[in-house]
Amino acid sequence: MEAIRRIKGTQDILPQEVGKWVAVETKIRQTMNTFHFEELRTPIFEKTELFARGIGQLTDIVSKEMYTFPDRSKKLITLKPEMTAPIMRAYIENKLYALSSVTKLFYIAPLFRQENPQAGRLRQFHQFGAETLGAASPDADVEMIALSLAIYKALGISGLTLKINSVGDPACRPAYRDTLKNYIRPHLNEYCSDCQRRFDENPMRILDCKNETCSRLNEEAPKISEHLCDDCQTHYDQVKAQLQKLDIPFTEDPYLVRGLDYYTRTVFEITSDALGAQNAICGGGRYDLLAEELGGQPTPAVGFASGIERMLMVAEKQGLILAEENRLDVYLVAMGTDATREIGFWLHQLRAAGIRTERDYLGRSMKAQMREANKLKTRYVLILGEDELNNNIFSLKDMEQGEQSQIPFNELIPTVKNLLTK
RNA sequence: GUGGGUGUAGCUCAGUUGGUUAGAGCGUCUGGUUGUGGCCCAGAAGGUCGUGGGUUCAAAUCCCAUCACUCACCCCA
Repeated sequence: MEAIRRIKGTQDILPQEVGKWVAVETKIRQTMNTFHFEELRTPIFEKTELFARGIGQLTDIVSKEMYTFPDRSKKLITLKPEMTAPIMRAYIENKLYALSSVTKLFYIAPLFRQENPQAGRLRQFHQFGAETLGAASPDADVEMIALSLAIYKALGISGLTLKINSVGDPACRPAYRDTLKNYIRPHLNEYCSDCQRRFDENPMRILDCKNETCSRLNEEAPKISEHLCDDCQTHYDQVKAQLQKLDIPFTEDPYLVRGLDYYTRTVFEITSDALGAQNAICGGGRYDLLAEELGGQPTPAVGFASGIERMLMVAEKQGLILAEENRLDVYLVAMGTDATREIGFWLHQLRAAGIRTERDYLGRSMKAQMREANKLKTRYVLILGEDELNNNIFSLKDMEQGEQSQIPFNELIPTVKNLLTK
């Protein structure tokens, strides 16, 4: 019989790594809380239409990467490939705008995209992120950047690069797009085939093409930052001024263009050189047009998303210890059938007292039980044999010191508890 | 979708120009005298050599196909 394997691009998070995940999730929640963001959990799947409308039909995510299938009633549903659209949907559907004029939400969630896996890219992956809905202020943009950086700092991750740009808004982007196309058009046949395709679909993407020829041609290309309307320019200037005030280093990247249709004005990305080709651990920006797109009232919004697997890769590379090893407090060693009959009772008492305790279930020799206790890095071993049974005592061995003492049955729990608090 | 790389024990890997019962280290298990872990010593278990064909007296080794994993492109976290 052939063993069934997991689906390509998915991962089992094994017991020895779960501690890391829990520690990271805890740190994220703590920092989010400090910044006064509240957690929102949405379903794992949504109507396909939500993403088609929210993210944009022409994006790669929607056109070729979504896990979409009909349910039993033939309605198309999609495993969520990103969180911004579901958050916005929940905000509108639950009328969260009625609770307060600014809504600050965060999430930690598994997401799904049917791409070919590679380093730092999975089909089921995890992101945490935050969204501020209802605030148009550039300070809200800066808060997002500060928040994501605070989380990395709390985890001890360093060596990150923050890149920012502005992609304009409906007042200035269409004109810029034409200017850009006019510049490119005479050279279009010199660009790579991907760029020639992008020319009609999404010309701004041509700017961040990694192809050498293309990037050389792009050097002379008009930059959006030089073609912003007054409002966008002011917004962008204020973001930069505030970042400087907060002493957050950044580099302006005129070629930074986020892939999703809904972005307006500020976009940013945080990268690490500890990663492979997929070097972004965080991406975000402003999306003032999404709420209307999803049938809500116009609502200015800004957010970011960060890949947890990629973040863990960076942490790993930097040798960070995110979670302490969970050691066993007590291992109960029993010798002989009489003692073996009794230790179930003591196991129960110790655990009821909150002491992390294990025993042997295989009827193994004392030596084997001691080896097991050692392997589990147990702090104390309690030995119950014939002698102990006859005298109503346990022999207690300190596995670090190697010293052994005796404890009467009726003093066992308080004595062990006392030892463990030291 | 496209391209490169890799598939031998639970893990990391050896395996010569094709040539006996396919090896090592680590890990696991059991011992090293009556009831004691870590170091050391001894032993054991564990392999359809990814899978299916082909060439050959003989294939882990050569050829073809296929699958899986992996890295990269596109794109993104």
